[in-house]
Amino acid sequence: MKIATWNVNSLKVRLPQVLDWLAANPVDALCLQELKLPDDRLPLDALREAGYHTAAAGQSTYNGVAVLSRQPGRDVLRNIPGFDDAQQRLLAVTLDSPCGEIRIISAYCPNGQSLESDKYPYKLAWFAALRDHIEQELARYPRLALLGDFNVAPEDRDVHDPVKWEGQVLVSAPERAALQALIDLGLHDAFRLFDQPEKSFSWWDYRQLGFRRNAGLRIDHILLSDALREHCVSCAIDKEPRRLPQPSDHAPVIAELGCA
DNA sequence: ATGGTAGACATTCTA
Repeated sequence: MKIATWNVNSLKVRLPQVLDWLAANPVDALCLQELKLPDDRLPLDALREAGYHTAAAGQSTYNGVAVLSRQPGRDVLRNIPGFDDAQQRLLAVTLDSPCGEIRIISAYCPNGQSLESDKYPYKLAWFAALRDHIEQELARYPRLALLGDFNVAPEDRDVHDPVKWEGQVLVSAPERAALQALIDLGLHDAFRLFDQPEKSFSWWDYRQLGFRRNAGLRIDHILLSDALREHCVSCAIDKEPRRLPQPSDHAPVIAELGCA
């Protein structure tokens, strides 16, 4: 079973790339972020013709998350229960696999903008609410994968220039602590289960030739519960879509679970 | 210290 995550920065613009990518990478589930489309404008027909069911929490202009899957997802949950939020940032589905049912969750964590912004405390509050929610989800679904754009680079090796970025948003100690609190529930960064090239990143700023200079951050992650970690046989970032004309600023991340 | 690019919407906000 293969699962993946991709912040597409507008599904409207990136739909052809998503369809091409799925044809070349026929994963069982693809979590998407930054759809920037309301529910009634999602390209459900095109995705169905490509062989995928769509469960989504859409939103016009900003945010919006989805899980595309070969089999229809069930027990669809939108947003974080009890966390009052107009921004569509979380979507969970349950899928069947040979090792039992798996909870797949697509997350678009807040960016935070800067440490001085009012979006920064919102980001930390969102992470705290996510932590409490995932704790409950883990109790019900021991085989759980949380995939998405976390907008946090966990360690300095996930940052192209740690000195320049020190203390900045996406890297600051409170954000890293918030991500670690989530991981401390019993999750594992699938990417770091394996040897990886140095300077591996998943996001590069559109500005200042960020991709060409590999001036990036690793902020897109696949977090696996203990029960899934033992089945994970690979995890990689696919930089190819970032090389295309009119790319998303993020690259997909794929993990393979040996239970299928 | 500033602005650089991209997307959506409407000329500014978010990332």
